[in-house]
Amino acid sequence: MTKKYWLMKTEPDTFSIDDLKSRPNKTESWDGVRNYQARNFMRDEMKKGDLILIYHSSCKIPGIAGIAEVAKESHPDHTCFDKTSKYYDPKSSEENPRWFMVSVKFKKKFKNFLPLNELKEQKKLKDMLLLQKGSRLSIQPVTKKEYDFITQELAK
DNA sequence: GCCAACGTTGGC
DNA sequence: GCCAACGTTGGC
Repeated sequence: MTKKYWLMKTEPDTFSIDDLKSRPNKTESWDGVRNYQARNFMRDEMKKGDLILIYHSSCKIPGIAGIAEVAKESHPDHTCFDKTSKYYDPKSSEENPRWFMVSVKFKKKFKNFLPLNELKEQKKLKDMLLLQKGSRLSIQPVTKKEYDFITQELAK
């Protein structure tokens, strides 16, 4: 089974890579995703051990902060059943959940954070989904080439 | 806070 | 199935 590579966005004011690191077992359920494409990646394609770039969005300096891995494969996102949750979805039920999530485990925080504006300068990353105009998808596939370049040449 | 780009909803 | 209206994302 070949390992796949992903990028997951998070707003550091809400949940940062440091928050992930300080969780019990350094693991967190990636709940609250309410986009079908992103859901399908989690439900159908993300496998245990796949590697994830953790991206900080909607903050002063957006960019890639470090690495996590898939710790638990697809299971229903319970927040869609919870009427008190802001992620509650009336069209979901326990019998027929609409939303799924994976759990991710902290692996590494880069010593040097990789800001978006520096990623944009990299010719080798010009095709990266993250850097395409209008790209808003919160969970994206990353190629092995991109992943290796980012983790081995840009980050330490 | 602005706004472009994208996704979803719902009337027809 | 089309598409206008609306809501959200996310960089700047």
